[in-house]
Amino acid sequence: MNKPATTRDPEQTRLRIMEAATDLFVEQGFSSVTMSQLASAAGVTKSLIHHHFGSKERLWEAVKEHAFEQYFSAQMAMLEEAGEPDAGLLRASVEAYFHYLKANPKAVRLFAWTHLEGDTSCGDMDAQLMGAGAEWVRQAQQRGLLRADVNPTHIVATFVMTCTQWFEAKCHHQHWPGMGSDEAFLEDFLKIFMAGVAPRD
Amino acid sequence: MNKPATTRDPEQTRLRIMEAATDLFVEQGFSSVTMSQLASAAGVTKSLIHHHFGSKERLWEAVKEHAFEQYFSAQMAMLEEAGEPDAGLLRASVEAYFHYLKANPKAVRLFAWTHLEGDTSCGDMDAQLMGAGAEWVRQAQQRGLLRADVNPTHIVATFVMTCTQWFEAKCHHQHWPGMGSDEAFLEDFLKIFMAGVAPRD
DNA sequence: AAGCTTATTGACCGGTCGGCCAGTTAGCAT
DNA sequence: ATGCTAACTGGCCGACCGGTCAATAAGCTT
Repeated sequence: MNKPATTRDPEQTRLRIMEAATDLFVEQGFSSVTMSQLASAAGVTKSLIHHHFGSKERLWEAVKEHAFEQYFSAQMAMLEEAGEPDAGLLRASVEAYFHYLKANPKAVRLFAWTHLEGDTSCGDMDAQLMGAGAEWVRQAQQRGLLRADVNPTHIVATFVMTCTQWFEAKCHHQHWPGMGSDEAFLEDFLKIFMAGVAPRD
Repeated sequence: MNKPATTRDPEQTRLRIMEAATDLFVEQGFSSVTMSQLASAAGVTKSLIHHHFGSKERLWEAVKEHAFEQYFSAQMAMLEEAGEPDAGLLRASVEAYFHYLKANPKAVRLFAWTHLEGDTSCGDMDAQLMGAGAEWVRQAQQRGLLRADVNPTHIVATFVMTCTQWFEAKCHHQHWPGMGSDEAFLEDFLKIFMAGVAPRD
């Protein structure tokens, strides 16, 4: 049943290349990474990368696709386990999203690169996630748990974008005077956000 | 007094190179732009770019520095004309910042590139701006115009990051289902944000 | 008019880029 | 054992990279 200790293992090789490529692309972006870098980081020859992926561009696409799938399934799982709409659960969702990003800095940087590229290949998956999130908020609005005079999509977008930018621009604002830790910021943001989406008196 | 119509004008040349470089770097990032591209876009030879800027890296730094100075002085002017703390003025500041970013998409993309680079060269200017903004909020808190149980820096950061991400990731979320226009989003964000930072009952 | 400075050019450089290809070798089916 | 397929290698390629340099020419000073 268990794989024999063969000297060749194409799947394992593909995986090693993907992993090395993910690290390099996430760190430096697509164009400044070279095939030689990729090859030596993965411990294989350039030719072998071409054999498995065809070209540098297609390797980059494979890396992005894989990362998006990971992100998508993780978020979908979080959405499904969130259960019935409830004001407390919105808070929990924001916290969960924030901590997911904190635990997955590679995903954050990958998103940032794709934003700049104008890549829209993950559009379908993202639209699906956002649609589900907005629907969840809409139900909470109908039950009077959240204010109903704002677009549900905008509610989700607000917290998603704030969390995303917090980690994407970390290097930029981490030295701002008075800026707190991740947890301190999250706590303050939640105070503002939860009070902001609470039903109007 | 007026400049003669000379065939040579080094300052004008420098400017043309800077403008072409800004457009290309903003669009494609540093590493995927080539000197040949820059030269033909600016209508000069590669050698002339080296003559005026020394290297590709130093041209990139000049472009960033210039953009940061523009941004910094524009923001400082906005802060100074904001005047005395007031809840209505916070709303106006958010709107002004949002519309500044909307009117300066190049600056937005430049920030995004520098975030990914981990560039912190604009740290001092940014810290100064953020310090002034946070001080402004702190005074409003002391006067009871804003809730005082959140870090003033976090209040400023929240709206700055939301506005920034709205434009940085536009290509990403503009196709999300239910997402409104710039103005519709800004209006909803302001509803949430202003209610969120209002003094507690 | 002469001379100096410097903006500007075009030819050129070594190095490296992504990619290709012929050849080798490991695993597997028969 | 014998082929066959595909993983894998090393060497090579033309293109292009950022950068240099000697030569030219425009504008300024005197």
